[in-house]
Amino acid sequence: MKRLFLKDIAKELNVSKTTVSLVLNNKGDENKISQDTQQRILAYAKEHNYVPNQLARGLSRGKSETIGLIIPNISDVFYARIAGFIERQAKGLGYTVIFSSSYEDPQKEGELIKSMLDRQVDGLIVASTQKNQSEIDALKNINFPFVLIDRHYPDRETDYVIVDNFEGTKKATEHLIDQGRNKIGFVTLKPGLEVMQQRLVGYQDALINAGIKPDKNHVSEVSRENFMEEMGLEIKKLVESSSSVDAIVFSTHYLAAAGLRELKRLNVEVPKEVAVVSFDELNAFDLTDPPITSITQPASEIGRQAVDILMDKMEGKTNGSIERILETKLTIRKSCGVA
Amino acid sequence: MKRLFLKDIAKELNVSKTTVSLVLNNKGDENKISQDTQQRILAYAKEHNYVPNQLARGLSRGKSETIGLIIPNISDVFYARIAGFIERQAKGLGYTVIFSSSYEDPQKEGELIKSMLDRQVDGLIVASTQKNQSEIDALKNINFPFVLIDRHYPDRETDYVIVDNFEGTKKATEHLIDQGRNKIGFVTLKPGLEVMQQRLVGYQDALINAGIKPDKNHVSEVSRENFMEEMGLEIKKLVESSSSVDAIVFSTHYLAAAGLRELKRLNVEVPKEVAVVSFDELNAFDLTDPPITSITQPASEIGRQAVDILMDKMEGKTNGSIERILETKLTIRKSCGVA
DNA sequence: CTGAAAGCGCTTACAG
DNA sequence: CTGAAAGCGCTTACAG
Repeated sequence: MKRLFLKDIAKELNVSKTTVSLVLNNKGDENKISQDTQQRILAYAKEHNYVPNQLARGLSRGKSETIGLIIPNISDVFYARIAGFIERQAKGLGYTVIFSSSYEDPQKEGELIKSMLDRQVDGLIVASTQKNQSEIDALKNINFPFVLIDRHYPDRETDYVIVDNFEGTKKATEHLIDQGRNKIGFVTLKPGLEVMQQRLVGYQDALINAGIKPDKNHVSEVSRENFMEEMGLEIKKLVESSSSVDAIVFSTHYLAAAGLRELKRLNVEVPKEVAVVSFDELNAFDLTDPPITSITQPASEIGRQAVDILMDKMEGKTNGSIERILETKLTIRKSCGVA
Repeated sequence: MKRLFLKDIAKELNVSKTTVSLVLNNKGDENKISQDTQQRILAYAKEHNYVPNQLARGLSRGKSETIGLIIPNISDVFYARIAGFIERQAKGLGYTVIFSSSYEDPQKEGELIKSMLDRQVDGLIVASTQKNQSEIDALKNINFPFVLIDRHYPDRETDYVIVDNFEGTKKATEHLIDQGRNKIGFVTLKPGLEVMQQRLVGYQDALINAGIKPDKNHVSEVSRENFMEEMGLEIKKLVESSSSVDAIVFSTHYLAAAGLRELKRLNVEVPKEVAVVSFDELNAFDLTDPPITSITQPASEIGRQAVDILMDKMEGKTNGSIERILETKLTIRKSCGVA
C-alpha cells in the first residue's frame, strides 16, 4: 500500500498533472475538462484513496487552511469549552486548528505566536496574557488576520470578542447588596491581568453606588501558581478580621472552588455567615454545598463569533476593527443567600 | 516590514542559500562553515527576525514536526487535561499538535484520521470510538506511527496507554460492599464503548465475588446525547423499584453529576439512602453535597507516556507493540457512605 | 479541451 | 570551506 501522488494518477490515466489537479480541486468544469476525463480521474483517485499533500498544497497556494489558537490553558474548563466551539466551527469551514497554551507566560506567548506564523497559519485567535503589546503590534503591522478573545488590549485597536467583565461583577455585587450584604470581600489574582482589574472595578463600582465605601482590607490577592496554599490565609483574614466580611466575590471559578474549600475547613456557614459568588463556573457548581451563584460567560458565542470575524478578516472582507463585548449572565444559586 | 526568505539573506550576505540553511539548522559546524560566516548569518537572521516557512521545510524533509490528536471531545475535562499534558510534552520536544474532536462519531473519526494524514502529521494519538478497526488496520498497514489512548482495540495489536477500567469499578464496588451496601446499581452509557463494557464487568465481578447475584434491573443505560433527560427516569427506576438500590456506581463523571442532580430532586439522601461512586471526576467533586467518591485516572501519565511512545515509534526506535495499562485510584469521599 | 513549465521556500546530496 | 542544482508535491498562469 504505497502512497499515491498526482503524477502517478496522471501517468496511469495518460493525462497531465494539471488536468488531475484541476479536476480534484473541482475546477474541472470551469476549465472545460471533458466529463469523461473528470469521471475517470475522480474514480481512480477515490479507488486508490488518493490524499493530497497539504504541505505542498499550502506551499504552492500560499495558505495552509489552518488557524492557530493560543490560550492560557487548554486544561481550564472555560478555555477547553471555547476551544471546542472554535474547532467545531473552523472544521465546518474547512480549517484545521492548531493550539498551544501559554500558561500566562508572556514570553511563551510571544514564541507561540512566532511559531504559529512559521507554520503559516492563515489566521490566529488568541486569549492573550495582555502583556504582549509589541507582538500584537507586529501582527497588525504585517496586516496579519487575528482576533483576540477573552482578553484584549484596551489601548490598541484590534478585532476582539470579549465579555463585559465590569458589568458582570457589578451585577453580582449589586445582587449581594440587594440580599442585605454590605461587607463584601473580593478575592482575585495578583494584578497584571486587565480582565481581573475590570472585575475588581465592577465590584467597587457597585459598592460605591450603594453608598458603601470600598475597604482595601476586603480585597485579597493570591498568585496563580500558589493560590491553593495562599487561599487559606486570605480567607482567614477576610472572615476573622475585625471587619469580617459577610460575602465574597471570587474573580474566577477555581478561586471560588478553593475559597469554598477553605470556608468549609473553617466551618464558616455559606451563605448564612458568608455568601459566595463566582465569576465563571466549574461543571458541578450547581451540585456543590451550597450550589454556587455564578457569573457565566457565553463560551459558545465567544468561539463562534471569533471564528466568524477571523474568516472575514482572512478573506479581506472587512475593514476597520470589529469589537464585540458580550454580556455575562448571573446564575443565581443558594450560595448568595437566597432562600 | 516584508517577509524575509532564505534567498534574501543569502543575497544580502553574499553566500549561498545552502550555507544559510546549514547554519540556521545548526549544521554549520559539521559542515565546517567558518565561524565568521556563521556569526554573520545568525546575526542577520536574528536582526531581521527571519522565520522559516515550515510548510516548505516539511515538504522538503518529508516530515512536518506535527502530531495529530483525535479525542472524543476537547470540552470534556478529562480529555482537556490529557490534551494539555500532550501539548506540553510535545512542545518540549519541538512538536506542534493539531487536534480534532470526533464527538464519538466513528465516521467523523475516520475522516479526521485521513485529514490528519493529508496534513502530513508525523504521528497520531487517538482516543478512538473503538469502532474504526479498518482505519486502525490501515494505519498499521502503512506502518504509520500512532498510539491509542484511553480506549484501545482489544483484538488488534497496537501501541496503547489505557487505564484498568475493570479493576477501577471492581475496587469501587468492593468498597461499597465493605460499607455494607448490597443492592448496588450501575448507570452507564448505551453499549458500544469497550471501556464502558469493562467498567460494567468490573462492577459485576465484584458483586459475584461477594456472593451477590447481579441484577439486570440494577443496570441502567442512558444515551450520550440525551442523558440529561433520560437520567430522571433511570434514577427513578433504580430507587423506586421494588428492589430499590442502596448504592449506584456511575460509569463516568458527567453521568454521576446528572445522577446526583436527580437524586437530589427526588429527595433521596446521599449517602444515607443511596451511596454514590463516580468513574472519573469533575473539578468540584470534592465540594459537592456530598463530596463524591471517585475512581480517578492518571491523566498526566496517560499524556506523558503516549507522547513518549509515539516519539520512539516515529524515530523507529522500537519494534513490537507497547501496551501500558495504568492503575486508577479510588478517592474516597462522603458519597460512598463513610463516616 | 489539455499539457509543459515555472514556481512556492525550503533541504541536501554532490562536486569542487 | 562553499555553491549550483535537483527535488519535495502541489498549483496555476500561459500557450495552443
